[in-house]
Amino acid sequence: MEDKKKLLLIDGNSVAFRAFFALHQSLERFVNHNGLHTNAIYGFKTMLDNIIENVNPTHVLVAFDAGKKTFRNGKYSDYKGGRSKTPTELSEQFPYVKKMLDAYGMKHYELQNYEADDIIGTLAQQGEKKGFETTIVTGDRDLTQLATSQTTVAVTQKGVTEVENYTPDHVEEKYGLTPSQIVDMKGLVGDNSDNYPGVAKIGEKTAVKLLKQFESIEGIYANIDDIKKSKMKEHLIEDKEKAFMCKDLARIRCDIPLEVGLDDIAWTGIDEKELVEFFQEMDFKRFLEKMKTDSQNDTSRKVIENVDFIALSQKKLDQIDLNEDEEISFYLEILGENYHNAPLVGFALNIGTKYYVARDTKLLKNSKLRKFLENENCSVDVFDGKRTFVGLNRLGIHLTAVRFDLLLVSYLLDTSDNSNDLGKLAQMHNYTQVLEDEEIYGKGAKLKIPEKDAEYFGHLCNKVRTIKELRKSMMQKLASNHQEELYYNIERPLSIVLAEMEIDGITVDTNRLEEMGSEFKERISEIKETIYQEAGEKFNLNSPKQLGVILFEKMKLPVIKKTKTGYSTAVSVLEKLRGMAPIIDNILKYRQIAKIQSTYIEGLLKVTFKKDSKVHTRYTQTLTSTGRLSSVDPNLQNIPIRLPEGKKIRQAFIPQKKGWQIFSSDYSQIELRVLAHISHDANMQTAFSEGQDIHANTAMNIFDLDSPTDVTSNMRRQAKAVNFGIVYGISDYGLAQNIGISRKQAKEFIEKYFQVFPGVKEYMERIVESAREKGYVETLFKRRRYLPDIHSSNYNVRSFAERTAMNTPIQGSAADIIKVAMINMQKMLKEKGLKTRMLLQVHDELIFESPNAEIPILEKVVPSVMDAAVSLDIPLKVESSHGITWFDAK
DNA sequence: GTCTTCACG
DNA sequence: ACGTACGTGAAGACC
Repeated sequence: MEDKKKLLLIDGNSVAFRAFFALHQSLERFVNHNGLHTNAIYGFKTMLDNIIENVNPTHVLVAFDAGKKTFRNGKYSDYKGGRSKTPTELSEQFPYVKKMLDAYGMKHYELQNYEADDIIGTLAQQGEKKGFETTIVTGDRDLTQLATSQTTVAVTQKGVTEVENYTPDHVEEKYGLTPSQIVDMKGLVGDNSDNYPGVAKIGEKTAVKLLKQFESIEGIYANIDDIKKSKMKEHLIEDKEKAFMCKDLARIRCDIPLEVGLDDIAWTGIDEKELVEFFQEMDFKRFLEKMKTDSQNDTSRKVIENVDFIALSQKKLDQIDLNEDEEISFYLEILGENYHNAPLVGFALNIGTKYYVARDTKLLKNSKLRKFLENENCSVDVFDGKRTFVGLNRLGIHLTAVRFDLLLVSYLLDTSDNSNDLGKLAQMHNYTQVLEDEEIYGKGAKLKIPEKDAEYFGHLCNKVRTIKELRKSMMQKLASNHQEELYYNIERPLSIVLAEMEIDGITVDTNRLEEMGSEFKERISEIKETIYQEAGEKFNLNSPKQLGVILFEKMKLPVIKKTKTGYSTAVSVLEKLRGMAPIIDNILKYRQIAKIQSTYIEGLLKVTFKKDSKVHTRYTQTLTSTGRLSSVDPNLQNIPIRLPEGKKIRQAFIPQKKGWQIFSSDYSQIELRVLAHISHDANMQTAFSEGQDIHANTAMNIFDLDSPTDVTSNMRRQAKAVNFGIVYGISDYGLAQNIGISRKQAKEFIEKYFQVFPGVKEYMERIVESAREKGYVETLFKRRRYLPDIHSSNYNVRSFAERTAMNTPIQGSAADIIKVAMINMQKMLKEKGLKTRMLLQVHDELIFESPNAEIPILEKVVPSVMDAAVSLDIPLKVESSHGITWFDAK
């Protein structure tokens, strides 16, 4: 028996709207890696799956509204007037909804001058004649007028998966009317959301009563004399024209000229490959997993096909013949984040069409393999060159000619894609033939290498294959972004420089740290005792929650600020409470010292390597969205300096040998100089070119002073804050908060600033505009940051993106510049054969250890190399210092 | 794991 | 009317 033909008609706009608002509270959780919101797409997808399962259609069409104006506007110009604009978070999703429908193999259609409703009505009518069983899916109850014995209208409920099915019986039940009377009711009642009025003072109840009696609007007016005198009758007479017009507006057209017919919309089924790609683009991980498990259950297909590989052993290695080849892909597996000490547990490499793999990394020392890694004529493609370099270095192997570094390139293409899992990144670049490490190795305490060779080796080879397969397309993207120079001349060489710095490490005087530790320990217990006495009880001082209770409930101090979870006890709050109770000062002191003790003394001791008494930080090169580095295990970029107690920690950072010193050079005001350069502000450039004190200069300008001698220290402090604010993408609120002035005053400062530095103002406007146009901002060296939020309808979200647009080119260009300086510096040290080692980078500062004899050389060379890193409209300025510890290099 | 706080540029 | 300075990492509490 032939199956019944089933037609599914979907009101695309209305379902997308419903889906969007149903998932509106989780809007920000549904964002893909490109910043696209995906909640409506997600909801739409859920609805589709649901309806496919329930209806099992043979023919499908999704209808969309074509534009704002339709023939209805010709009849009534205010039709759908006054509607608020569709949020951009939704409108940006429509093209992707359509893309998804393509992957589902479903036709979608829109027609100028008509609404989706009319397309649906017309096709439903055609289906009726041809004996289709039709389902219409919509969020709009108006479509219930189309219900017949053959056509059901499924109206989405709260969410999008639950629907209410309107058959003629159900319409009757719900409204007391037949489907065809729905338009009469709308004519009488009007429609707020479509903005047409109906008859004054007639609501649903009255309308139903009238229609029960007179059938239709025509019937009502034909028998208007039978209605007894009443206000209602007056309104009916008064609004007669409106009633007919509104009915006409409400009536869905079932005979419009369509370019598609039922034959064109036969459903051919889902294109799985296309859908997988689409879900990857959307980051719909769960759907992908579901598809994967579904297809695994369906044994006919597997998502990942493993390659054939040769498992290496010493013996095997002796037997096989490896030809010299000019390019290989290589992956070294290190089990754990910290590649300085985590176990080296395996490797895989691809040469030509062959894959080799082993658990024993010592095999790499064999000259047959070693020659690939250490030969400068053999290019090696890797994932995370720095990690690989350090790992190989532990085997005594010197990785020489990295060509493609997947991790690094991926980061440059989009600095917000900052995962460091190969599987995850591969997915983002639409390559699916490799799993995430977590799926193979597990995580946390359960982290371990699979015992089965097939599984483990397969995974390692898949990684190598991924590197091999993704190289071309990613390098092409890099080229089309004009980022090749950034990659070849900056990031790739930098990764090696960083590796060398990490491997060198910096020596820690653990005795000094322990000494300070016991001093601080005593002070901490003294202060603790005092606080407990002042509070009248013991409590956990480290708990903001418990402290809050003591301060704001027991001691009844005024609440300045609240956090999500309770009272804020942050420094800014405590400072306002100062003087109200002696306990406050003690708490502040306690906090200060406890921080030093736990983070910098105990924390640092924990990560100091016993064998060399050094800390080997890891610089994260692919994390920050601006291009800066970050430093972990330990973080050496936030060692205390501002307060004297904390600064002492720096006494524990010492050179590796007696007779050596710590040497430090930093860029002075590099971010403001970068701003002066990219904004071309004449006033600001002059200040720098003439070597003026920039903060004092700003003070003179915004306070209208004639002479530098008129600048008080307070004015300079405030001007400095304004300068910082400018760099951050200023707001009056933020500035006011920072220097404790009124918002109004802050606003005046900013206005005055822009008046005297008009170039800066223009830059700020220009960069935001450009971010809106292009969707991203760039640094001097074409590092790119995408800012999709710049189009957000949410003020806060949008404002944040705007500030980011202003800040990123400044912060990021400064980061570019010091990176260039580091590469040149390392090169210089090697060329000159100096013993000096470059050890640390702290954003605008480079720190070296150096034999005493080389200090005079560094004093000349380092500033000149840093100066020359880039040529700006204005000079850069570098200041240097040195001493026997980091503390003394001031 | 998330939140709060605080260290740095 | 809204409600925020830009970029990070680590520790401890709490769930």
